[in-house]
Amino acid sequence: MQEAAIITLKKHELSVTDTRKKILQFFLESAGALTHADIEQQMGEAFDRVTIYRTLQTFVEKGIIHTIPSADNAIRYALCKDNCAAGHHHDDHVHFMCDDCGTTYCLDHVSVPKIKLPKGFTASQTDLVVSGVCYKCEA
Amino acid sequence: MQEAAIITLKKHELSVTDTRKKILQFFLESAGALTHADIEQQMGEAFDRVTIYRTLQTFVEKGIIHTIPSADNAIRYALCKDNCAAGHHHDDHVHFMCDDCGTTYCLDHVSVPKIKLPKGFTASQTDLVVSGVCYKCEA
DNA sequence: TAGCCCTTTGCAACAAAGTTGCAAAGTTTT
DNA sequence: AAAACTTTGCAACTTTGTTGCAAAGGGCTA
Repeated sequence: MQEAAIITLKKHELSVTDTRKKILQFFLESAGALTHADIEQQMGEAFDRVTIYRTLQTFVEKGIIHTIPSADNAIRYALCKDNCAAGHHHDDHVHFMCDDCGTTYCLDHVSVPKIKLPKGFTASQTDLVVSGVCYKCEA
Repeated sequence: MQEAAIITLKKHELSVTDTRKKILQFFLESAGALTHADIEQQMGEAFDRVTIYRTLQTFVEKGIIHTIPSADNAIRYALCKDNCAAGHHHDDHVHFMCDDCGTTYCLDHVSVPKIKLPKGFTASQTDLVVSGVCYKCEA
């Protein structure tokens, strides 16, 4: 059976390379979101830093992963659901960051409420990040 | 009449220095949120980069400004309302980032809805950032 | 307002994060 | 299997953020 990573890459019209397979695989195996640093550490010396930057960029462009905003200056990436096409992200779910263990979850079943904006403002995207304690760290 | 900046600094138990006055003044005059880079550019050669970092850090700790999460790796800072005490931020309002002009607004009158989380998750803070087109850039 | 004490600033040096151009290696297509 | 194209790794560089320390500045008291 073909690996899931390969299928995903082909579906998004990307050539299948070692770097892309490994990085995508890492996302598939991780519960939460990953930062560039997470990936760099995990991969060890396997890949060049630059390659990781470029791979993540490509994945975002092609709609394989999406970014999660945060206030700590570390961009987090997480796998998109299937309805994300290239250039058109539809990640209208809530994200949760655990203050304790640092894991970032995509709460796929918690959707973002519609926000009523003041006159003149038009929304194109809404990002909602909740932080607190996750089910694993709960005392 | 005393400048507003000086009053604010004193209220937050900070000694009044030139750097702090100028940076706070810049916040008071700006409609939206500012990044470190904005301030560095605006201030020109006037202050050392390090001083700006430290001043922003101090302001956040003392509850004068708060950070706004974003996905583009540039922390934004905005003035807190009066009910933010040192170490206790109460910025439960929505933020809006204009895709066009880049301005970040604090929508003080739009409050963040309560989110129902899955079992085991406990929220301590909720950040909601809407992006789109602001009233100034509306065609 | 002079002098003491404590805080803040600027400098220098460093560490980390991100970018760019280009030649070599790898993929895809025919 | 070779041509055409894409991706990777390297090197060099820019930007962003951090730390320690001596000098300068602010606040308080007499």
